[in-house]
Amino acid sequence: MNIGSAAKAAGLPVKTVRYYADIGLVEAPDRTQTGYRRYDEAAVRKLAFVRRARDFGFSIEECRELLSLYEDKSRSSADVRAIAAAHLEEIEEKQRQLAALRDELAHLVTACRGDDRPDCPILDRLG
Amino acid sequence: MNIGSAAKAAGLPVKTVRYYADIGLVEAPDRTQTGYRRYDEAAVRKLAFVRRARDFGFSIEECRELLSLYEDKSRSSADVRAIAAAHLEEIEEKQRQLAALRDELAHLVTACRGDDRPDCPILDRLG
DNA sequence: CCTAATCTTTCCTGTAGCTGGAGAGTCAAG
DNA sequence: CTTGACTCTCCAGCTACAGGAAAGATTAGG
Repeated sequence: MNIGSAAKAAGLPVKTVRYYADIGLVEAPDRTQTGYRRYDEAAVRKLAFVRRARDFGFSIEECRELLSLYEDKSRSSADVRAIAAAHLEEIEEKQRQLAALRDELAHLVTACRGDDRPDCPILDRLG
Repeated sequence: MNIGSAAKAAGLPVKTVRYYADIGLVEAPDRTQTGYRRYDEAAVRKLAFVRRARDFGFSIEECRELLSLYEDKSRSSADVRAIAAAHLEEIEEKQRQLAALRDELAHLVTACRGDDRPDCPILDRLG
């Protein structure tokens, strides 16, 4: 399997697959005589795993940890849960901040008449 | 006023103030004979304006627009409102995505026993 | 007046996670 | 044999700065 097919199978851009190899996240098993990266089923599974983890907002480093746990058959589910729970905390913190932000901004947008005149509570608040 | 005092007055790191000058967002009025940037009251007000707009999550480019409206006494509040409303939309979209993400992840964390055994719904879902 | 500490300057590098492009080589089909 | 699709490496750029080096400027203390 060349990189193009592997990328398509994993649902990732070719560039990204190459990037993951560069940073040592998911490396292709070997190369052809002419230097083409070959990917096997196992590598494609890892790529897809990473893609889904990234969709969940896990960082590359978190993906690296999850991947090693994914590979390690003697892992404990507690390790995985700890990573996921920490990540969940981050998400919830970001949610709180975003909510506060939204409320204040929404308030300003509502207060602004949005007409031809220069009076604007939004700018007043910022200035 | 040297850059240090201006930065402190505006509540920004010196590095950031210099960066804003580099990208032409808020430039210092002039330089001393020895090359020190001088900041006056007006420049400091602009810096503080940008800081607050950044706190609201406006991008640098949005800040640039807001700043020119802030400076423009013949502006219409509709222009400002349009930028803010667009930004509000972005924030709300991000909120929706984050909420969906959180729910799914929270579900997985709840489903995971988190014990010594390798069975883990989180990895099952990702793999 | 000298010195040490603090401030400021420019320039270069790095961050996260890729994305785009140039230029060159490879492969499969017709 | 040619054409088009694929792949390679390397380099640059994106956001919004932060860190640090080396050198000059300024200020306070003695």
